Amino acid sequence: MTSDVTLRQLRYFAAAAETGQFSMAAASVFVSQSAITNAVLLLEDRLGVKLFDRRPHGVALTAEGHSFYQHARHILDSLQDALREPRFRINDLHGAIRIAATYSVLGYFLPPLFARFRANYPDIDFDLHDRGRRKVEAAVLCGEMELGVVILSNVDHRERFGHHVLMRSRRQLWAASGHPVLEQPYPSLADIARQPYILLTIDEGEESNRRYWTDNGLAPNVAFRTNGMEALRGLVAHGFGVTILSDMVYRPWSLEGKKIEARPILDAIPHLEVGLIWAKDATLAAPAEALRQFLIQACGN
Amino acid sequence: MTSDVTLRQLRYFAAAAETGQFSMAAASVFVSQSAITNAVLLLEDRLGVKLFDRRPHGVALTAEGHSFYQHARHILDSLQDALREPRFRINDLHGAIRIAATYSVLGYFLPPLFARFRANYPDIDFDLHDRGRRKVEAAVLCGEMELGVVILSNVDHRERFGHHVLMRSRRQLWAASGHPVLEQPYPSLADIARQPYILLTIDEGEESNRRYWTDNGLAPNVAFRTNGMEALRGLVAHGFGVTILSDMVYRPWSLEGKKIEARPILDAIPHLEVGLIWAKDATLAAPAEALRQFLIQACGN
DNA sequence: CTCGAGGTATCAGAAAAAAAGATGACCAGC
DNA sequence: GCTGGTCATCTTTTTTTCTGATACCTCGAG
Repeated sequence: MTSDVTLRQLRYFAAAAETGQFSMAAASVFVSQSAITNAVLLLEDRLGVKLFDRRPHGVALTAEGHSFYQHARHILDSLQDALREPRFRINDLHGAIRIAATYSVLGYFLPPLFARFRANYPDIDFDLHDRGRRKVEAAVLCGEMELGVVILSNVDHRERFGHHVLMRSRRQLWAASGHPVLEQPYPSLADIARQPYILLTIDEGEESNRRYWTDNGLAPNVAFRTNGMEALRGLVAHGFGVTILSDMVYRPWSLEGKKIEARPILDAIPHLEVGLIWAKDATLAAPAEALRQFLIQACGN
Repeated sequence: MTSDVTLRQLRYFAAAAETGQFSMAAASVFVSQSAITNAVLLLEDRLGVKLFDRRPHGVALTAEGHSFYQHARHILDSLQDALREPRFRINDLHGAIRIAATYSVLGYFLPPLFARFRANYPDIDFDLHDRGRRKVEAAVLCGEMELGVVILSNVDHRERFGHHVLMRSRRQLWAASGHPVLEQPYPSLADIARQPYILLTIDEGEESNRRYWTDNGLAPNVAFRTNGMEALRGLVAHGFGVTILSDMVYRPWSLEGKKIEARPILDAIPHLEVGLIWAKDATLAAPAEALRQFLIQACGN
């Protein structure tokens, strides 16, 4: 009858969700574009809901698609954990890891990874600090912290550290659904410059923002500044302005019919890079080394 | 290279783990026995560990197999949850469910199910009570509790209730690894009667025990009684005696090289049945009804 | 307005994966 | 020994999945 869902379908769907294009997803998992299309169509058929809105330059997750993506991601991660475990029975490591991360990374990226790490190494504790990027860098360089997780694209002279990119996250336009800027289906930076802009000030949002605006010879029309994610979501959802943020911090938002939509931007905006840094020539203690390897592997696909 | 793990393999593996026989697993998922064999061999190859010990009358999970089974079960459950969600967007139910369960059911069976239910219906609270079976029955009959979860095989006149079997769990012999009773690879009740027996007294263990012993015209040689699962595990692992318990409460146990092994028993021992009961002619409030349907579906495979 | 460059959907044939079914080897109990 | 059960192995058949060509859509440039 309705044939069973396969892991392959979930993998392809996740790739599509992450890249925002079936064709790019196909490249990222080394199959043809029609294989992706097929897998997604089968899933949509099986679930009875549309997972993506098809748009001229790619696809965008629907609300149901976003929810299903969370599930799919969880399943794929669980599988990865299941496959990792039987080999290494060295999960009797114990001790503490001194690690520092910047605010948004700690808030949006690390917790699920830490939970998974804990399941594998229950006796390792975290000595965890959240700080600004410069302080994280300094603490890692001087040895106070063994590892740091930061927005690598903000780090200058990253070659001062041992480093590894854990995740790239696309930056998109966020606007209230129905907002006029969404009428032209492929908004450019120039379009966005005309709108009131809400600037997130945590984790050097101002600096990275300035970087891609000035690269394009434009400037945003900043109406509000905030360092609160939730405040920002509320402002955007109610149409007080738009913003550009990475998928990492995107959550569907809705209250009383207000919704936030995310759209790719015509101009080339650099992706956000989250990465791990450590002191270049120090050897890490075993627990920290285990975490380093775990993070690199867990983010590997 | 090493081909990817598929959900099908996990399903077949789980079926094998649950039935203890490839051929029976094959029947339970309506495929041929060689399909099961193949799936398990592929998994073992991919993981690099043996998942089952092959025994003359079936298979038994190895320690690694048991661990992998937990993961597999989790993945399959997660998938089930992922597939359930998109349909019903009525998860805005709220209120409380008055539910009672017996001790072992509450300790070993319900928590993961409740966690999954909560993920779907975050605004439903549990008003949860643990009691002996008779008190659960009485509370359900008089309407104090909406639902009860009990060991159904202990309930007489189950037709007094609306009821549904949620799970059947095989009863096996537990003994310390290396225990002499394990030398004959298919121990019978008569063999077990010769060994010191440890009797678990929670949830009418004595009664259900007596039932299958007397059915076979035998009696166990009871050396200890305890109502503590952990105490029982310790006693068994250290060779103070053996016991017969259901897979539901089995956990691999090891400390200082002591281990517990579980073995099928030659004689026919009735399976443990965990089931849901509710007042026959009352209509359930919406939250309780949602839980009832959820439990029935979640235990459906 | 037309065209080209990007996207996704569809289709038929080729390739790969999985299932079945027959067979063999093994073990326990009679 | 024989018998009835197990799982493993093999070959053939069936099903699923992939590919590659093509159709079709939308956008933006000339």
